[in-house]
This record gives sequence, C-alpha cells and structure tokens, in this order.
Amino acid sequence: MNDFSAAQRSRVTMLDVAEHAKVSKASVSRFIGDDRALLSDAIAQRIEQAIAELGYRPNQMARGLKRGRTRLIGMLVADIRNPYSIAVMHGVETACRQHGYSLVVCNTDRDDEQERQHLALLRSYNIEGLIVNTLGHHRDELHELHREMPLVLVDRKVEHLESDMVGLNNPQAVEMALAHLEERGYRDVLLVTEPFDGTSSRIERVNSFKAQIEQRPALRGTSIETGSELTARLKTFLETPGPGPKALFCANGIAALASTHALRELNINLFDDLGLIALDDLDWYPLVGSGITALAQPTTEIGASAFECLLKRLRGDDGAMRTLDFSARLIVRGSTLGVSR
Amino acid sequence: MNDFSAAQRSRVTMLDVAEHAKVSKASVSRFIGDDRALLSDAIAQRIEQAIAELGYRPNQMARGLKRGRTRLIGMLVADIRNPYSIAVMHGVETACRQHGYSLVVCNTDRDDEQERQHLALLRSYNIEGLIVNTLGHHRDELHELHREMPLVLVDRKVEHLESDMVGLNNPQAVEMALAHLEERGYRDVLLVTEPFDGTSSRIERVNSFKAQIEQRPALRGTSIETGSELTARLKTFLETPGPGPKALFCANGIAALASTHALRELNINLFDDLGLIALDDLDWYPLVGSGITALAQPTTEIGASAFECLLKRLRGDDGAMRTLDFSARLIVRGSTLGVSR
DNA sequence: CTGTTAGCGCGTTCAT
DNA sequence: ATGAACGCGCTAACAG
Repeated sequence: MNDFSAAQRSRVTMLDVAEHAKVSKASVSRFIGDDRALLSDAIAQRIEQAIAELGYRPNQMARGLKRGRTRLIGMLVADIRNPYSIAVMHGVETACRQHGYSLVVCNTDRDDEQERQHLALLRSYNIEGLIVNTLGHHRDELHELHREMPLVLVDRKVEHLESDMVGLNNPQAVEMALAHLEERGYRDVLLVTEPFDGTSSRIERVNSFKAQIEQRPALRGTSIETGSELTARLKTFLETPGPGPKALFCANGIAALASTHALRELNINLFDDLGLIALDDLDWYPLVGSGITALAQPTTEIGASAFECLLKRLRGDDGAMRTLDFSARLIVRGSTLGVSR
Repeated sequence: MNDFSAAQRSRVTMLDVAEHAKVSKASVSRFIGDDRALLSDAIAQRIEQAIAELGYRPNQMARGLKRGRTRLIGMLVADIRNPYSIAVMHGVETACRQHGYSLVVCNTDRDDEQERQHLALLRSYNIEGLIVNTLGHHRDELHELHREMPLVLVDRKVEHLESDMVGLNNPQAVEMALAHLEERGYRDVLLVTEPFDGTSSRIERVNSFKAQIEQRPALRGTSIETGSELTARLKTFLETPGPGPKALFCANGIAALASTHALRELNINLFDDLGLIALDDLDWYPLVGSGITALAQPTTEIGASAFECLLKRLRGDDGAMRTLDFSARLIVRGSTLGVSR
C-alpha cells in the first residue's frame, strides 16, 4: 500500500498545472515566481485554481538547480546542546524566515571529522551562505567555500580566515564582571573556563582577565579549566588564603554548570562564602542557591546580525570585513550580594 | 571582488571533471555513485585525480532531482528551546548520519502558521520522510504529505492521523512517580502541567494521574497548569490542609522550571517542607536545593527509534502502524528524601 | 567496460 | 501578454 520505497514518488509537477489550466509551463513559472504582474487576470485566475485543485508545490530542488539560488543558508554548530548555540540559532532562523530563507543546521558534536563531512554536505546542497560556530579546522575547505559564498563567524574566530564576524565584546564583558565583583567587595577571583581547544572567545576572555587583573591592584586573579580535576582545584582555591573574599567568574554557561556541580560536591553554602558571576544567562541561574549573577549575551541579536551580514554580502556588498561586538548585560542576583553582609 | 550576488556561482561540474579526465560524464557519474566497480582501474584513477585537482563536489540538488531520492529527512519541532526536543533531535540526527541521511529541522515556535509554512517548505525540498513533534494542526497538509512519504510522530499524537509513533510510556511513568512519592511518605500530590493546548502527552499524563490517584486511597491528587497564576495556585495548595505531607509532580521540564521559580517566590525552603519529582532530567536538576528527583526520558533512543521507523518504511515495510513506548528511568535526588526525617 | 542520449522539474531567453 | 525551446547538473537507459 505505502510504497515509499519507489524511487520516483509521483508528485504533481508544473507541467500538470499547465495542462490543467490550459496554459504553458512558462506562464505557471511566472505565476510562481516574481513575474506575476506580467500575467493577465484571466490566466492568473486559472493557474491559481489549478494549483489549488492539484495541490501543486514548486520543487525547490529544480528551482535551485536552474537559478543557482536555493534560498538556503547553512549553519555549522559545534555543540547543539549548548544553550548559547541554540539561542543564537533561533535568532538566525527567525531572521532567515523573515527574509524568505531557510536554515540548514549541522551539528558537529565538537568532532573535526563531522565538521568536514558537514561542510561537504552543505556545499553539495548549494547553500548560498554559511554561518560558522565551530573551531573551523579544515582551513582549505573553509577557504574554498568562502570563495564560493559569503561566510560569517559567530563567537569564534578562525585563524587565517578573513571574514565577517559577530560575537561578544569580551574585554568589555570581563571588565563588567571584574568591576562588579570589586565593587561588591570580592578580592580574590578565580576564572573558570572550558579547556582551551582553540576556541577564540575563551582565549580572549582569559587574556582580558589576566590583563585587567594587572590593572586592578586590589584584586588577585587566577584561572582554571573545567574537567575531571575541577573539584579538587576549586577546593585548593577555597582553602588557600588570599587577599580577601573569594569569587568565581565562570566564562560561559557550561563552566557555570560544572562549577556549581563542583561547589555542591564540596558542600559549599551557595553563595554565602563565595561569590559567583557567570557569562551567559541560562534559565536556571535564578534557581540555584540565592541565584547566579549573570552577564547575558544578546543571543537573538547576535543571530540576527549574523544573517544580516550574510544578506548584505549576498546583495553584493564588497566592503571590508566587519567585526560586530555586542555588549553583555549585567543581571545581578544573590551570588554577588557581596561581603558587607 | 566577492561577487556572491551573481545568480550562478560558477562551480566545478561533472562535465568539467569528465573533460579534465578525458572520459564521459557517465563514467564520472559511475565513479561518484555506487557503480565504481564497473570502471577500469585506469579510468578510475584518472577520474579520482581530476576530482581532486578540481575540487569537485557532486551537486545533491541535481542528484535528487534526477533520482527522486534526496537523502533528506525533515523534522518539525514545536519548540526548539525545549531541552527535550533538542535531545531527541540530537538522537535523530545521529541516526540519520549513520545511515547517510541528513536532517532538516524546522522550528515552529508553537505557531500554527509557521507549522504550515514549514510543512510546505519541507515538501518542496523533496524530503523522503518526516518526523513530527508539533501539534499537527493542518490535518490536510499532513495527510497529503503522509501519502507521499512515511511519517512518524514523536511524543505527541495527532488526531485522525494514522502513523507510527514513538514516545514515552506515560501511564507507567506516572505510576513510577506516584509509587515513589507514596513510598517516601508523601500523601498530598499536586500535578503541575503546561496548559492543555492539545498536546497528547500532557493529556495522557494528567489522565493517568487522575486514574491512578483513584487506585491509591492513601493519596490525594489535584492538578494545576503553569501560567501567570501558578504562584498563587501553589500558595493555595501549600496552605490548604491535606491528608499529609505534600509533594509536586511536574509533568515535564518546563513545568519543573516554572514551579521551582514559583516556589522560590514563595520562599519555600527547597525541599524541606515539600517534595518534588519531575519528568525529564535536565542538567540543572541536581543543582537546585537538595537536587530534584527526576524521571528521565531516554531521548537519544527515542530519536534513534523515530528515524529507524522511517527507514523501515522507506525500505518498503507496509506493516501495521506501530507505537513505541519507552520507559522513564527514576533518578532519586534530595527533593524526595521523604518526610521520615 | 565505456560513451551517447534522454530526461528529472524548472526558469529563461527568444519569438510571437 | 503568452508560448516554444533550451539547459541547469546529474542519472539511467541503451548501445557499442
């Protein structure tokens, strides 16, 4: 009954519509496309009715093949289970749809081989532009793709790849975090970041952190990475005497999750003895302990901007490559109530 | 310089390869496809080299157009920001890739109009199968699509649509929750669910809850929906004397998030005065209060099974429609430590 | 084994 | 304003 295995699923085609409406394929094509104005009302009516009666849907594959425009945007995401990526992706998708584009998302699971496969895949489907939120190894393939289509980087730079880039103003965000912590009376700050696997935003945040700590004599700053030894390292930090009240600065949501887990293992009273501020603003931040103070990224705007960059290039903009840096927004919660208590 | 606006981005085509290797297009096609065995080593070598030198990638659009097989699976998701959906999607994508398929995901943002648009879109790209995790209004379109391709429902049934379905064994999950709560000494259970918008899994859970409460004379059971009045309703529940210790049963992760927010507003001490068990297992459950007891869904398996259903149908299986019910897994945390304390 | 030919469904010249 | 014919890149007959 359901013979879906048949290679050719018979679908109603443009020719069917043309015959049904007793017009030529060209007229149907004009009706479908942007040339509807060129048609007489009578013919337009007939075509419209035929389309409705037959349930005709133009075949985008064929359209893409012919016109070279598929109205498809590709997005390469390193980790689809990272809320930041999801949020940005949602922003991209919304912007795409508003402009008649569709989004094909490929998740690489932080795996270089998958990144390569997905790049080949996206290319083979004739996407018109690419949004990259991965490590971007496979330079050659990326360069090749970039010759064929516009490309915009999100959150992470890729070395030797000159292209538009949209992300967070990391130095500014770090500045906001340190200023807030210092103002609230914390003096000994530990930065917790995911391991350096080459992710540019992580590196920028740590470098900014180190540089700015130099500028703030009142503060002492150290940093560690998440991983199996996180709990032990945190313990050491907490037990080592310092210049004053201690606080954690988690460089993203994943680090915040890991750190909070570790603090619970250590039976730390959240957040009486220890301050905490985290980049990203996840929906559960308000729920743990007295609430986690956040530096929220404008993810929807970031996503929308990424698409708009692409769109400009698609429309012929040849200008110099741009870098868009968005600002984080501070949301104060219980985890940085301070030590004046 | 970057003239991406040109409709025809010049890419290397099969003809280029053929000429470069001094063979016919057909030979190149055989090399690309599954007929490589039919080629002489000499020719295969030349083609392979030509492909490498030119950086040729077959155009999937053209292949799909010709063969009627696009190796594309579509997925319609109600809310991409729901962790459950993400997890299932990840499972689907992994299974797809392992079998040479790619996944096109469309997020409807719980909007019927977007659902319609996305359905049309997916059809126009000649997907070979469809995975649906939305309300599935637009019956006509779904039926039409289902005549053209296999379709599998995830988590939510769609009325009058006979198709494969994979999801959670809801009565069993409710049974596990109530048994656990009763064993731990709770007697007054409030079910918190998202509003009934027609989502079958929500309805099933509530109905099972009501039915099973009847079977457990020791328990009293009531239910409320999330929304602006959630906090007030919770307050009422907590203040109203009942048959014994009180507990919340959140019917999914979103309800758990909302409920926990509300409890914090009410300054409830999590979870000394009130038990809590929640369906889904989100990564932050261990972090709030003494940890939230969860009934985890096997999301990866659910996703993989959904794809495998599709694959069977694509391979010609005409059998009766199947319903796959997976079991939840209980993960006990501090929120149901019980009242014997 | 290999090349030639004819479309897949559609858009786009050209004529009319 | 409308239609006829050609080709997008590729696969699937059919010949040789």
